[in-house]
Amino acid sequence: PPAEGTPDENYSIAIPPPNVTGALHMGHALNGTMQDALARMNRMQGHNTLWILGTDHAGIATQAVVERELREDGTSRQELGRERFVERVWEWKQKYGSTIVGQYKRLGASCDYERERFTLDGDYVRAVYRVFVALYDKGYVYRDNYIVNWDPGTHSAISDLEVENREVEDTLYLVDYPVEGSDEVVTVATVRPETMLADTAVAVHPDDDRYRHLVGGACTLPLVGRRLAVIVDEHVDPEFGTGALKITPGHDPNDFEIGRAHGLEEVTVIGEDGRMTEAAGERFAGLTVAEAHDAVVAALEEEGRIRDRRPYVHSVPFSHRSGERIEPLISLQWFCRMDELAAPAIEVVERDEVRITPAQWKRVYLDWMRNIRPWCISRQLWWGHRIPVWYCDKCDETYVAETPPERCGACGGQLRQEEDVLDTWFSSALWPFATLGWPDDTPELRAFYPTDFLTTAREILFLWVARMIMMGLEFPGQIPFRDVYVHSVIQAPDGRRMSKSLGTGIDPLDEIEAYGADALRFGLLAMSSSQDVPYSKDRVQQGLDLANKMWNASRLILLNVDAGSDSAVPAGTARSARRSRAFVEDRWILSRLQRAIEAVTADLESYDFAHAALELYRFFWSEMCDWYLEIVKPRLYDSEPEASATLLHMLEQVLALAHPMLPFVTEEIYSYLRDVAPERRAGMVVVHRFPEPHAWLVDESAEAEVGAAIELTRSLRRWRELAGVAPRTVLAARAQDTEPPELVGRLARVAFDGDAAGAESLAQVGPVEILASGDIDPEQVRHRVDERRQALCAEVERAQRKLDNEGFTANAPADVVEAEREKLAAYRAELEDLGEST
RNA sequence: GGGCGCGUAGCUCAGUGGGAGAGCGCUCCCCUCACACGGGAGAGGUCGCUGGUUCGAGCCCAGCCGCGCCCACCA
Repeated sequence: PPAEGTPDENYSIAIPPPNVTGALHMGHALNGTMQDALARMNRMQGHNTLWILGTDHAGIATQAVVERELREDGTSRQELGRERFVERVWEWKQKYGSTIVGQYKRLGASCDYERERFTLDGDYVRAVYRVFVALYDKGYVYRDNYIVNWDPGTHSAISDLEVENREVEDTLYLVDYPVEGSDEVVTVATVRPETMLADTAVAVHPDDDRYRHLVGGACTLPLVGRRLAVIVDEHVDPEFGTGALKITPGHDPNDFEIGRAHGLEEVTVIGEDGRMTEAAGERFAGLTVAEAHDAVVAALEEEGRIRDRRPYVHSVPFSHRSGERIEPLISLQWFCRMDELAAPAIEVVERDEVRITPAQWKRVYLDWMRNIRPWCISRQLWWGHRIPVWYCDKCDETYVAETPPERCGACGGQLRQEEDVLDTWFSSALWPFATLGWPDDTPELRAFYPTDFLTTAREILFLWVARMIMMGLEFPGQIPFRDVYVHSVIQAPDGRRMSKSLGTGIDPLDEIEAYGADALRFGLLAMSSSQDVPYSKDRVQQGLDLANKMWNASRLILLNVDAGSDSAVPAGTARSARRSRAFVEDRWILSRLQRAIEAVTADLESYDFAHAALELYRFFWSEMCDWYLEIVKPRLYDSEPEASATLLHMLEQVLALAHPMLPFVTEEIYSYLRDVAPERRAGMVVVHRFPEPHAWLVDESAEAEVGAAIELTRSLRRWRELAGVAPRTVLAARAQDTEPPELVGRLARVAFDGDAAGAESLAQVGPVEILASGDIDPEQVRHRVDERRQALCAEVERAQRKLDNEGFTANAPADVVEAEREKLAAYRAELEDLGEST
């Protein structure tokens, strides 16, 4: 699309960039379908529409894939060295990185494929560096020794959000620490005895009388002999264990906080390689954590320090990336302070400038943002945005800049760039504006930022969405999008998570192969909801059925229509069209169409995709096909011009209405429709005007009249079943007062012929009197009618009781009472009718 | 520990105060000239449980039972 107009007039979506390593999964398929439905609708509504496409370099994931390849080749990234490794990843990216883009095409996603973005493109890197430097200059970004979630699997620090807590069965050891200068011991509880080697204090609660006499004194750390001060701290829970807490600032996040508060020494006994360090002492240095665990227990056992051991279930952090148990370590990392960035991002959501749907996620977002903590943004990886910080070889000088000077300004020394790269989410946070050319003031940015819509899985609400809002406000200075829609998670059919490792995944491409892209799209929209839903092949089948039905209905219309009448009769949307239409069924279906257009549009605009899909299905199948097409057939076969004109108009409107959800079949059918009258229908549906409901085509009296005919037809069919009359048998009947429409006779297979004047009357169905004829068993009819009469009596009694209740008549709204009276009257009328037949 | 959500027909789900709906499945009938990926007619729910509010509750309130998710530093 041209970069013209304003963001208010235009419509834009930035796709949640899939990982370059990724293949399309159900989440993408659902997410992509929703975005595409909105993009297509808005495009058809005449908005200049941009759907930005691109991929994410996905630091850890991509590095892992290439490292696996290297391992298969018998080498490693270390052997290759950084530069060649990064080259190798780029090669991999060029070769496989766009797989998923092709898969989006198969889904029918109408993205801007001409402008595919990548988070490591030159311009994008420039944006990332600009942001990092700016945040550093503001003092938000800093480097510090701090306890981080160390992932031994990826050999990198990871952020709090990439940690997943799991319930684990462990052993809780109660260990005696001798009190200095007495025979007493203090017993502490731990599930990780190996970390005791790094203990630097013992803490108790300030109000705990049991330990009051020890406060200010010290214990001796078994195996090590270090002197541990006994301190008080509010964080200690006197109820847990013995009420005495060993403090290990180097290997426990809580203890770290306590340690910093009390100025305790920070001892590190576990290294980044997951092995015990020199500081663990000769006996343990070099052991793995697991080995050290056993060795420490054995040693304590030997000294008689273990008082007790108990089975203990607790939650333990694991890496979301590698699946390995997180090792909390003190490490020199880059952090970003979030409080200042969060404040305006809280406000825009509070004020609904960024709307979050469904609404309950607004509070979840706000709660998290109000308690936001510093973000560890450095990663010990090679694939990613290498942090734009340079250190001097010779002096302490540090340069934080988009481009560094040649040499150190202070001493002329060589500069060496920071080894770490940025958390992938740091760059993703800039996605909605970096893809539009920021930091330059580009036409694209002016035309399409802020974007309109973002759909996301709730698991990345904090990881990504919140950060985009913060960065959008901080840098371009505007919200990144107006609406955030948190979609449901499609689970495996059995309700478990869809996952590769569980073998529960269903590949959307297989489903497209089996059912077609339109069917999958329809199915996903129809099954989506605000809550998680199991994947349902039945819904996808329903989509296939709908596409098939459209195809067949179109065949009926296009093969029988009189093309000339298309232009001879006023189009359906013309104001004159309603008056000029002689047939009530035409006015009826046009009227029903207006309501369907209104409903589908409103559903899509409020992101109620399931209802949009199901309403389209209902209208097209039940009203258009089951009733209108059946009603209009004889006129169609007779080449009656208004039938043709109405059908062509209906088809055109329905195709346009359905197109955002079912792009392929509608485009295909439209190409045939276009051939019927090329002078009136140029182009493709994708750029067709999206249908708008017209008040002047809503015709209540036509709706009432055809509605009554439909009801009568159904009543007659029901009576036929009741009486056990074969479907092909034409019932003899007489219309009592009013002349029923020809169409009721045809649809219900009833012949209103005067010849039957002398025949016995069998039943009264509405205004129609059914007459005896040779094919009907009167005994069976009587029996079934008796049953119906009993049911009606019960209804009459119920309604009567309700209306006799003064509480009801006095307090219920008048129209409700009136409706009840009408119902009662209807039951009585039917009962009376039945009475005549026996 | 806190928060959010869910429990409605055999299955998957709609339904936020006036006599329970859809799709699939099931039963019966029909290959009627667009479609058997079809058409017609049906059966099938004490709306998790217990109280409460109301003339009236699937819907509002309280409590309970069961399930799921998110957040959280009790070793």
